Amino acid sequence: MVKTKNKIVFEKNRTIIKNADNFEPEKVFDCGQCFRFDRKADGTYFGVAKNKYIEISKIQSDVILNYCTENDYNEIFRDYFDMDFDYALAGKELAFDDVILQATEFSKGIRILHQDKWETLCSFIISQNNNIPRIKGIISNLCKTYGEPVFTDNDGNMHYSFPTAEAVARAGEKGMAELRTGFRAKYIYDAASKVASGEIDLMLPCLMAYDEGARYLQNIKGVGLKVASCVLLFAYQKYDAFPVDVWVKRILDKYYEGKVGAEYFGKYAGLAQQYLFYYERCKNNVFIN
DNA sequence: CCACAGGTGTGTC
DNA sequence: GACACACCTGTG
Repeated sequence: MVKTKNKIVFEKNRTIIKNADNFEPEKVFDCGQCFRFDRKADGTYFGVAKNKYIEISKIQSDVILNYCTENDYNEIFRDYFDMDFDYALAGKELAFDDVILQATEFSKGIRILHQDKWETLCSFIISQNNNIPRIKGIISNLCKTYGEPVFTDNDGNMHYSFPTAEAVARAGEKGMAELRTGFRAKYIYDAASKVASGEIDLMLPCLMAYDEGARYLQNIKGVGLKVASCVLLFAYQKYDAFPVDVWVKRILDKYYEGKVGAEYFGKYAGLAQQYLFYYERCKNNVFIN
């Protein structure tokens, strides 16, 4: 993949990505890949990623990363925001038909975040048979209760890291149930204890193809193909992972005669999934934040 | 009261 | 294997 070459300007506690025409914060955080960011009235998104608080906004064609030093950018956020992936080029390779063409155009500016593996696994276990406001609420409480404080903002609000697998394992199934996670409590605990003990090694899927990685993650209770696919796409950057949720299933039935998305869209199926998901939800007026 | 929400485990055929 | 069906909980 050809590397993108946006000009990057570093200031004291701020990084500016110039002419970021394939980076729309609103789309990045509203396309459902991430549950840890919220939107301010002025359109700025804020939250904690990789134990660092950050604010993201777009002013004209530039993306502003507030509280992000040059070192933070190079060590964390360049990778987190997938800055070395050429979305314009990948989009061209997805032009299989009118529907995906339209969805790609509509969704321009979505990027696949490179999120923490454990956080993504835990978050998408919580997401099952659940709605987004409630998922975000549970995760927020999880971080507040079992994470570490990392930053106090100008309004005096504390922001917390995502708790480690060890911390969640210590909290136990009971601790998870107290967060009102319902039947997911035993799944979260199973994931945490297997990751904390090393029974599941979250580094292993890095070296595996998508389908092998998916089988591996499904050794965790409460992890099926959908959750495994989300984790592989959003935390391992397996762009060929194609998570099929109710929305995507509807789209496949409606426009693609029930085709298998992963086969049809190929190596960038995951991008196609995000574009179609975002496109269809916006058309149906489902707003996330 | 009932349906629904970014699914998965279990039981049945 | 391909189906139903239950499942915690909050919200409309």
